[in-house]
Amino acid sequence: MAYRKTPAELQRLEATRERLVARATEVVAEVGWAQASVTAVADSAGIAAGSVYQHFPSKAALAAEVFRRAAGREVAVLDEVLHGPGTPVERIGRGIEVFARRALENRGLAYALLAAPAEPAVGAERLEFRRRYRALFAEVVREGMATGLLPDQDGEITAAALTGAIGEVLVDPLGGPGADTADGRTTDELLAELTAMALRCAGAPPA
Amino acid sequence: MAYRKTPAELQRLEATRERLVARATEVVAEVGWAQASVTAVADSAGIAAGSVYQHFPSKAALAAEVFRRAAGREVAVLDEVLHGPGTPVERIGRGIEVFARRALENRGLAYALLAAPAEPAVGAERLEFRRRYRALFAEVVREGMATGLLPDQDGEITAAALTGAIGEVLVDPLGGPGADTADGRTTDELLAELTAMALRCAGAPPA
DNA sequence: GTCTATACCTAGATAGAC
DNA sequence: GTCTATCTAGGTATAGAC
Repeated sequence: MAYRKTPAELQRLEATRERLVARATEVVAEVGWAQASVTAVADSAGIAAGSVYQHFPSKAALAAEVFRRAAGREVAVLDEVLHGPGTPVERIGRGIEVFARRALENRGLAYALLAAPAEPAVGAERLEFRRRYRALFAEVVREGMATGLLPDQDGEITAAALTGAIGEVLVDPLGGPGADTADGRTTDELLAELTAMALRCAGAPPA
Repeated sequence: MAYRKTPAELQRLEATRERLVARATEVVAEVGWAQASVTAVADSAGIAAGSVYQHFPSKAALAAEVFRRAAGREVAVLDEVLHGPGTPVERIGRGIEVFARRALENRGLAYALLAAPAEPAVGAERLEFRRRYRALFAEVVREGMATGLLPDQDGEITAAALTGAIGEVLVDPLGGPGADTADGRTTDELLAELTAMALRCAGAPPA
């Protein structure tokens, strides 16, 4: 009996866990949290339902991990764009566009992260990540006020409005069929309107 | 055997049904959809769990009715304000303020209507009512554009942003304890910032 | 029409063989 | 470590007495 697991063992264990998270993410993106039962997820990952509990203490823990991973990627992307080059106003516009475009490219996952009914553990994570989105936007809004590009305002409120607006605008297209947005509008037109609205919302003068 | 129920019988039956809906609404506002089991709701209404099925064919049907009643009241109030006196810009401001104030006055219910995890039947109703809110705001935004008070824009997008923004701004205060908003801010200050943001969002020139 | 009691189902979690 | 089989809890819905 070895006192500790061999590196190969650890690696295989870790690989299984990673595959489990990855496949669970796909299942959630496809059928939503409610339908993503332990059995369905385990089947998708090619292991037995019981084996899930070798990697996570509960379904809620797995769900929370799935959410954190996926949402974390979006926060990282948004963070990079909002801290990139350009004026605060330009960065806000690009941040909205990148965020929305990514959501439209992976609608199922975006809907799961933004709006889909979920168990309390996931709901708590969602609130936390919405706070992070808000904090990122709020920072840039305040930067814009400091440099005189944006009028005086409550950065937190504006940031909340931006994240809420993105979510609301996207949810309908997200919920709809597969093709383009609800009506005949193209994705690019939708994004253009969305960024224009966001800049108005922050009080940036029209282009 | 009577061929039809007497008026008194009908009235008592209707009264029980109404009480059931009313108490179910309270339960949902207090503990959320997930915890509002048939048993809990029936207990609150003072009837047995099985008797619920004399009034509604399923739990989902009862939940949908609860949602429709409550959300319908909010739509009616918003509709009245948005079609009331004043310029389109003034009406948008008042609409936001009334909507938000009512939500803050009945936080539990507002959270249930706007954001709380819910079964699919309720989720569908929620989407439908969000569309109605949007349609109301969109109409006034277009009116504002027609009268030259608001710049050219996609009314639907702006309306979606307004409803999303309200929801996002309110959810945090709604989720929190009971007192005032998250930080030391008073309700009135929050409402003032919210309406200011909404008017910027629609492109109304600053006061 | 309402109650009590219960059937039944779903889904999370566990036990023990391999 | 993973599987199969099973246990259990919670909750919807139904049956039959009153």
